[in-house]
Amino acid sequence: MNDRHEQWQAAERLALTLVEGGLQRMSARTLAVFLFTDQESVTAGEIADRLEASAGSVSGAIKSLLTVGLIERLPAPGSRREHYRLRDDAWATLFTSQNTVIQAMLQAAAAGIAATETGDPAHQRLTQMRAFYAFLLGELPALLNRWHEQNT
Amino acid sequence: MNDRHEQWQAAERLALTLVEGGLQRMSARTLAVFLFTDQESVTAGEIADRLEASAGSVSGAIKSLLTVGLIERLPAPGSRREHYRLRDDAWATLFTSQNTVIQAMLQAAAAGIAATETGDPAHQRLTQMRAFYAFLLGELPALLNRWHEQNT
DNA sequence: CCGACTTTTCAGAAATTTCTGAAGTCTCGG
DNA sequence: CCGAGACTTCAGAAATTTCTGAAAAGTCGG
Repeated sequence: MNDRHEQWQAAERLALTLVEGGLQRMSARTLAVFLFTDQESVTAGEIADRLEASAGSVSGAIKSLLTVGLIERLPAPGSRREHYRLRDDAWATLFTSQNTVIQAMLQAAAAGIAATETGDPAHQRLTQMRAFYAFLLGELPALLNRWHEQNT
Repeated sequence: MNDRHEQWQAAERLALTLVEGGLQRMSARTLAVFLFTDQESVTAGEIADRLEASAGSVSGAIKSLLTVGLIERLPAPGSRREHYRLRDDAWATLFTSQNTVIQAMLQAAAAGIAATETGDPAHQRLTQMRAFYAFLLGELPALLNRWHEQNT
């Protein structure tokens, strides 16, 4: 038990869950490597070896993980290769990035409201939709604050 | 302004946003029809006409929307066709269904923790991950309660 | 029960997403 | 500056997802 093989399995399963959560396949697998590695930081080449994937697809995955702020590039410790690691607030960041969708929903509802007449059934439904997403958007900052406090 | 064409555009845009949020394309478009229709309820045939899609794909979309609880089948008002409509608590339901992902993350983290040795860097990272999702899962019921109260 | 109409199912087609491999670019040590 | 190694880009291949169309099944009024 607790051997390398079991860890690899757990990592791949976690990656599949991340895909459920909206990440692209290779980004998810790459993130799983960052979670499960023994080392403080990893290089693109190490990830490619670990996943048996091409350097190209790993490069793309790293780029997107950097963009959403889940990993960070480390000040190079003299090596020629770039080192990356999971950021401390990665999970809160991932959650927040999904809230972009909430904002988009809010705007979509507002657009629908503008396109319908008051009193229209559609108008009413869209108003309810907007109310819900407005509520959510208002609550989430406080939620994340509570997390950061509790996690100090 | 506020004509049919503008509404159709808003509906299709909203559908694209729903796709961002994780729904399948046809399910999203179908849901948009439920939102934007003038009528109290709609039939599968009407949806197919509106979307210019096959009866088959509409049937599949309706099935999945029923499964997640976003729409409901109405007690048939004497007609031969099945009537459906958006459920009142559709948006809260949609949000809740996404929380399934949170639970899956929690379990994936736990599995990883079990597969690594205490003190391992990976063990620590996974523990942080689990803490975050456990926190989220704990907060969400209260969040939805606040919504239901405010929305009474 | 029958017949007309609607819905469901499912195999295959179409479209989209995702990955690879190779060429090009960049960086750093020497 | 040059050469070696590492990273990035991108066109095309591969895999997956999604949609359609036709056949089967179900349902209701008569």
